[in-house]
Amino acid sequence: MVYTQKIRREILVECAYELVEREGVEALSMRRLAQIVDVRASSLYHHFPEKSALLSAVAEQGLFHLAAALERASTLVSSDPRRQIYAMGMTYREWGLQHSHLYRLLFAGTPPIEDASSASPSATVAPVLAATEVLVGASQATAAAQAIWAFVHGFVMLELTGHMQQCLPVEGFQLGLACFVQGLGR
Amino acid sequence: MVYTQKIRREILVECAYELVEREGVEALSMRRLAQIVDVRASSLYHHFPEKSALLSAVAEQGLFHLAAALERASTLVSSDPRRQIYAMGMTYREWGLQHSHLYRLLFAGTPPIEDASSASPSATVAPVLAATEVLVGASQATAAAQAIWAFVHGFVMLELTGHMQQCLPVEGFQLGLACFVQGLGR
DNA sequence: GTCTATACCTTGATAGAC
DNA sequence: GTCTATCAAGGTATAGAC
Repeated sequence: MVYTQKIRREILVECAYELVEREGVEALSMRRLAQIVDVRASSLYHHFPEKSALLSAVAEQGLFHLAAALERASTLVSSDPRRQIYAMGMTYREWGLQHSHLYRLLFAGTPPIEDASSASPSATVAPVLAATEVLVGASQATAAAQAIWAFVHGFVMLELTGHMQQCLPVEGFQLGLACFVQGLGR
Repeated sequence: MVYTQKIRREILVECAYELVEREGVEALSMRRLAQIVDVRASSLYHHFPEKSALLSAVAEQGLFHLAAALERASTLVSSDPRRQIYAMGMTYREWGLQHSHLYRLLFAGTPPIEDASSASPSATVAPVLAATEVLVGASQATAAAQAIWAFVHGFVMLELTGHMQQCLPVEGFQLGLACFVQGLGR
């Protein structure tokens, strides 16, 4: 056989990941990615049925990294759930701001596939759920985790979309986080 | 002159608004809109320099309606800032869920133009800011409003993107709102 | 099985005629 | 102001070379 394999799926995802992180989703076209790995655009369809599948793969990678960062932040501090929540919140925001293009992709548009296999959106919140369970008990743990996630996510999104130019956003972030940490502990 | 005026800017915005609300942003193409108002696509560019300008106009309309709903909710209840915040939070979420396509447009991508003229994102939070000012004082009012806005916005976004299938989201929403209303009152 | 060549269709946008 | 014509990108399907 003459046509040996020039590209592998993982390579494609990796290149797409870097491109999105650097220049944003709009910059990622099938032709552009193909050019980077030196093949024709149509060849990509032998590895991904459609563009959205590629984007999903990229998003999954991003979720994996984000979840890892949260895990790390949670285990670094003491086992006090309040400190853990605070640490995870700060880390979450940092990650989102530093990987702005990627973060937007993670939560823009794509309905979560909830694939049981690897990184899923709910896996991202798992460490938060663990902390809230200790703090407020199993019955309210999910609701508490949802609330905290919503706050942190919303804050990052508003910052990324430029809706928080006024004063220092950090203050509002820490204030909100404090409200949860205190308010949830009865 | 042969070609008389067939369309007005406001009509275009109105039609685009309805189309977005019904079928989402993806459904709005210049050709599609042109067809609706019975004109050629290129003619639209005499009313909007580019598509994004049209989308901005639509978003501005949406912000205006959302802000009006919040104002209404705030004045309907007593002058207790806690009740006002709670009422506005519930109303905000309702509006977002009911106008999902529109809501996504409001906060997706577009950097806010902060036009001093009419409806701007900060005008949306104005009634919230008024309530927090009474509750926590002027020095912390902005931070508190930011935090509340972030929570509500984040919650709606997570619901709209399908990241909250598990159990009843309402519980988490009310729990979070309660945290703020109580936590901010010292 | 993998990649190339090619073509189709939709879309945003522009130029110039009336 | 609106028209026609036209362009450049981009997603995608298909046929075929090796």
